[in-house]
Amino acid sequence: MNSLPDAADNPFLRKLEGFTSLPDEDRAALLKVSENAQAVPARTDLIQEGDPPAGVFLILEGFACRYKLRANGARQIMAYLVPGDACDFDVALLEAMDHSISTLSNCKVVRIAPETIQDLLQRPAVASALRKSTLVDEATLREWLLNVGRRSAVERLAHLFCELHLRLRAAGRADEGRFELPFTQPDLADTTGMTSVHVNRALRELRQSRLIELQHRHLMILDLPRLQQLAEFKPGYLHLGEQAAA
Amino acid sequence: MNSLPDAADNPFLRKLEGFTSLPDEDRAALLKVSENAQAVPARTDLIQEGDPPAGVFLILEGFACRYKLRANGARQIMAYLVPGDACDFDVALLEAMDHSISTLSNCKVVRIAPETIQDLLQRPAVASALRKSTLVDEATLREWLLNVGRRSAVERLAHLFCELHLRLRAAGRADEGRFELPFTQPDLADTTGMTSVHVNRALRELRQSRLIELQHRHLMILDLPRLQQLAEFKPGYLHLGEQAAA
DNA sequence: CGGCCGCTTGACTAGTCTCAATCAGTGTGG
DNA sequence: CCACACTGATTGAGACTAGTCAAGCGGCCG
Repeated sequence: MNSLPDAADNPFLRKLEGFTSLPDEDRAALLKVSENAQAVPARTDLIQEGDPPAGVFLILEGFACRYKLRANGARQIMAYLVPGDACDFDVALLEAMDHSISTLSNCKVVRIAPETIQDLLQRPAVASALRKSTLVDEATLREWLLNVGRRSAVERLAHLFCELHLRLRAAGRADEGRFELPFTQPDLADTTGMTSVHVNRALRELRQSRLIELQHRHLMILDLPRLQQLAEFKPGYLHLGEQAAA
Repeated sequence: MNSLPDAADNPFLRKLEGFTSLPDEDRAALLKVSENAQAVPARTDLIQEGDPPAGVFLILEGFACRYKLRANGARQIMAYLVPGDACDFDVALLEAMDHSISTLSNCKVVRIAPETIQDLLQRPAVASALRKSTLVDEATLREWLLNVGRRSAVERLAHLFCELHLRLRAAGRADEGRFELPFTQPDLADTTGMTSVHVNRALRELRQSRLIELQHRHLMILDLPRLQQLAEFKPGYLHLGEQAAA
């Protein structure tokens, strides 16, 4: 399918090609970007609220998140960054980060330098795909707000798992409804606006309903149709196009 | 300050100039866009989830919102559009809307045609301001998620009012802590992930604490410092720069 | 080996929702 | 112009979801 080596394994390229077909030279440029990957251990801040933006972070392996802390220590996770995801390419327009970004698991991360960002944005196909990606990030944020605001505890987790399933499958990181899920229950709680105790009970309910299995940091969806129905999951907001079928 | 007539009254121009200074011809182009405003009555959908994007909607007067409905009729409002706000200029990249947009009050709305969008995006200063605006929209969405996920009922409303106060002041629609707030309590409930009954009780608490007054569809903030402290409101995410002071 | 963190469960509490009733305001049709 | 209907605001009572506190257990790291 791809004329360049490694292309099939590069989640960033894979993601952008899901939005727009790219000329070979754009593909090459994107692959080149991924060369300087660095290993970052779990639970490490890549950048903190208040810092000036430091280029763009691109996740090649592992899970990261955007989050904010309250003065009382409460944390809200506002987005997951899975392989292929990056922060917005326009962040440099702002003077200070309004949230922090942290790894949740061990990651391979690229920090894209401002010059490289400019180069990529001058490629029309890449720029278009990145703008589309921004729209999807925003749509996902809206869906999370609906999730926390208007769904019950069990529904929230079910919806989150449905979303992760699709996103990770699109990134080539899931098969047959099974994927790595290295989040702790406190992580899930801070994502869904609950306490870890209540996450634990809601997970038990999902397990006992034979909808999922969760062990050894891996999630297995046992009955996807029923899980989607429970969560009222409609994948349109991810704008994955025909990928969403299957 | 402005060399063009009406410029001070045009909230869209005012908003973009808050982000970036614009050459006169860009200002003229933006003012021209605002000429075709249409009156839209309250509670009218401008576009619905599933529809193909129909240009860009720009609000010149009144309040609109983005929202989604669940099958059981529950509604979650994901953003307010106040005078000067528009939907993302890149929406046309997507095939279908993933949410609906509706007026909350009587509005003056412009629907910007695709050709005009292209013209505006080719002006570097305007394009830059619009990208910054998109970043702020996303940051606001994240703050709302924190609000619903990790703040109590009273804190949520207090935070919402602090945000609206700044946004409306930046749009020239608030003075001395007083501004029009034509939302019903069910509207506020669907914004903050509560029921209208509970909104009512939380509002009473804010009133009894002498923090706000809310009557005749107008909100008066009686003690802004205390309200901000209660809400733990930090305006950085709105990226209003020096405007945020005062 | 010790300590910390995460997972799990139970008992109790608190915040929020549901149901219900009343009242006010607004718009409509006769 | 008035009667009626509908929606929103307000309040109370009771139910239920989710949070808090606490304890025991197991795994991982220094």
